[in-house]
Amino acid sequence: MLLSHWPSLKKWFLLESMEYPWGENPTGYSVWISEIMLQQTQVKAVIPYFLAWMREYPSIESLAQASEEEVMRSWEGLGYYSRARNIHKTSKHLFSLGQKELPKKYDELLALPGIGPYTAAAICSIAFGLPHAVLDANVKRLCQRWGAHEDWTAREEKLWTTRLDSIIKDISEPGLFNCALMQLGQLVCKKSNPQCEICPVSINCKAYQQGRTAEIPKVKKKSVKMWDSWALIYRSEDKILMEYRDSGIGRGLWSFPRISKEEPLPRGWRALMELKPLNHAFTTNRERLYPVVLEREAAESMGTLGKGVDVADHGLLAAERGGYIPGGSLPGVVFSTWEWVSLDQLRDRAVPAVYRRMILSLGG
DNA sequence: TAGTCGTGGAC
DNA sequence: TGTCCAAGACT
Repeated sequence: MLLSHWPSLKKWFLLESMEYPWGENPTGYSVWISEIMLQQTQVKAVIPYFLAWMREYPSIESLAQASEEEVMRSWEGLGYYSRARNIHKTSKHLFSLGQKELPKKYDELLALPGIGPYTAAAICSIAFGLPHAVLDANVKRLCQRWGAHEDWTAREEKLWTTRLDSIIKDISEPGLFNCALMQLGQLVCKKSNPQCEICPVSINCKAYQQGRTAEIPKVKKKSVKMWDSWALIYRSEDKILMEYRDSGIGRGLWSFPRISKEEPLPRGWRALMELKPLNHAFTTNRERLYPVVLEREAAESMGTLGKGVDVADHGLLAAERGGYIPGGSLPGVVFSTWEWVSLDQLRDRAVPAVYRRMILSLGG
């Protein structure tokens, strides 16, 4: 049934769609990079990153030969950093096999790190013109309303994967079909206030017919955790103590050490100044960061204060306190590496966006 | 299956 | 200012 709407959908798409930098002359590589960047990220945020990336790493070969640090630095600010690590890992893997292009088969793409069902289908259809349907969040929402499915479970997922794959076999431009369906979901079949009156396929949409587009899909609320932390900016001469985490939030990037704001500031260190508090949001967590610049107390006063905590042992200190999560809500120790780094060196290190803003306000 | 993984924009 | 969220993948 949806197939019969293709001509009007295509007409709408060609008329209304936007031009994006990855839309002109798509190759396997360019579609791959753009699709990974676009995951859970807004188009507007991706455009400058995509353009810079294609200049810096125009091919699989150039990407494979870049260092992990360079790649992470290029990704800095986009978030979900495992995407960048997976892209890099995949490029090195392909390069080691002597392959200069992505494989063209869906199953082979799916086997690569960071490429799931959506991205494999997007690459196949957009770059190679192969009939694989995408089922991203936009298309899912559209299908959910189209079929008036109260719930979207593995059952509906499978039903529509099969259905769309069947439809796309009869379409001569599968990439166009996928892009049109996604954009229809994004621009018209929106989560709230869908524009059914201008929708080219609404006539056969069940939710529309039943007047239930507002209640499908159902929204479920998630509880948000919030807490306050000190971001400790230990300064010694022209260097700052940075922490490199192996796991958890910000893994694989350099950050300032942090402790709960309930905790006292480290002994033996003087709070020189506080910077403007910044919010760090991830998943359903909201951490409010209070940056404070710390300087070593004079040696003579150290004597009266006692030994104090040595910054080199900040990791140990944190471990004693049960990690960095305030209230000890998460058990276990976060494994970290520590290093004194100059502001100059920090320009080449990948740092989470909130910490980069702090570094910039320090003059870095 | 449900939690984890960032960010800046929209409202 | 607070809340929600956008072209998913992985564990």
